[in-house]
Amino acid sequence: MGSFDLQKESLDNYSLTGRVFNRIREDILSGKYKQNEELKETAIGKELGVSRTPVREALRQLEFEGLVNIIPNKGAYVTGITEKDIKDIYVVRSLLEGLCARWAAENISNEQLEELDEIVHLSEFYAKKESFEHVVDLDNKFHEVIYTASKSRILEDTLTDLHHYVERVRKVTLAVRERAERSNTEHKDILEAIRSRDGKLAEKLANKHIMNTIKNLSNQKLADIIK
Amino acid sequence: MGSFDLQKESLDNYSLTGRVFNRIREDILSGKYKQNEELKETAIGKELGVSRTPVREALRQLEFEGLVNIIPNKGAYVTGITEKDIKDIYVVRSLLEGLCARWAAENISNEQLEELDEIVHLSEFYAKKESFEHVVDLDNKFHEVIYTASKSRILEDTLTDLHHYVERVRKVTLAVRERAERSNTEHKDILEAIRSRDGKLAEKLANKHIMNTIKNLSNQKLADIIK
DNA sequence: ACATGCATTATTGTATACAATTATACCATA
DNA sequence: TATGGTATAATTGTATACAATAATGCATGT
Repeated sequence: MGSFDLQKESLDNYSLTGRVFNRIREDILSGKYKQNEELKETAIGKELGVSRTPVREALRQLEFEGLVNIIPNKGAYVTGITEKDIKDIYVVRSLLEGLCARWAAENISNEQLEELDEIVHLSEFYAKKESFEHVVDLDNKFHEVIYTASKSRILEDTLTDLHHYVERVRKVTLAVRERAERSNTEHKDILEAIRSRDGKLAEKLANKHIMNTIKNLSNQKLADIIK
Repeated sequence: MGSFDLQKESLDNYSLTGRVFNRIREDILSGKYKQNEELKETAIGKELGVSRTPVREALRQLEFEGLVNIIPNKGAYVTGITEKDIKDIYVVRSLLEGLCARWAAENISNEQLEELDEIVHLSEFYAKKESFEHVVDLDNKFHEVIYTASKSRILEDTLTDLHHYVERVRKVTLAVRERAERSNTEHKDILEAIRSRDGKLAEKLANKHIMNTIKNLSNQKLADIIK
């Protein structure tokens, strides 16, 4: 317990609950906690050097993120994601990212366009260097900027949720150089459609972009991610 | 927004936190708490006869539902729903209810088809009697059955969230006899498309059905709901 | 009158204590 | 051995105590 004292970790998230939330979330997504594993408040609290209160609050929030399943008076369990769940998420995301790109084309600011430019260029660079953590990070950023640019809180929130949910998957899909580069080309196309304010095209391209991601993923790899 | 409310049951009746959650949620949706109003833990706890703990947990969860905005060390504030939010939700729902109807056409069981039959007939009856609480209730049920019939947990959870979000709106839209009857006709059409396993048609009809609801709503009424 | 600093108060953040519930282990009995 | 029951322990649920932070009010100086 002494080795990982949360109080001394990065101070970017100020409240303990927030830090505990991020930590548990990471541990689920990274696979440290397996599917259906029970998350006990005292154990986690002890490990992180905090009391049960922030752990409880974090678990309640994770339930709403869908990563944890709480059974009253029994416990909190890591929610399983099935292969079908992942495929469904990609179909839903495909529709919504399309809508989002369309709205972004209508509402994006010049600063945001520049931001996207930078992301795309950086991503190209890192993909060539096969520095895939950076690529994943930039992929996240690309989509997040578009979410914001859509100027729709509702759509942004919904998409952010779904996006988080498949973080595990994206780490794997983008860790192949060809896919990383292909993905970046698609990003570029979407960006250009948005820049030229062509909402319909942006929507179509975003639709395809998301579906390509999942198509690219073999069933074998999918199964590996799940279990 | 807290997306996948996997264990709605856990929030319903069993725990104090769940009841407090529902209560505050109701009070926000009913307009008892106004936009940007501060929700103080002690005050609410005193009013409901519970300690701060369940109130805190409920507020944290409401933040994930998007109804409350928590500023660390400051307080919890009611996040208003804007007119634009509502319109956006209907656009998003239109897309997703369409997808849902399509999947339902592929996966629905005979029992569920019968259930929908019953709902539609009952709803016709109550609309004529102008018993609009029943109509709203049956409208909810109709959509929920289709959500379940889609056999997609992801889609069901996402839609359920959005559905909850506009509860206020649906109460008003369906309280006009013509709209209630028209809505029911549309339900019937969707049901028949699903029954005949015509996914494409079901999708198109569901798309239109949702958009009709919002089109039918005057800006004046919308503004009234918000404030 | 206005701004500033300090003490006071209110409110949230975290830890702990106690109650309720559920899981476990052990013994008695057939 | 298998079954059932009861005591015990483990775990969650709720309340409360204490700490940290933010808001308020008042006195003071300019």
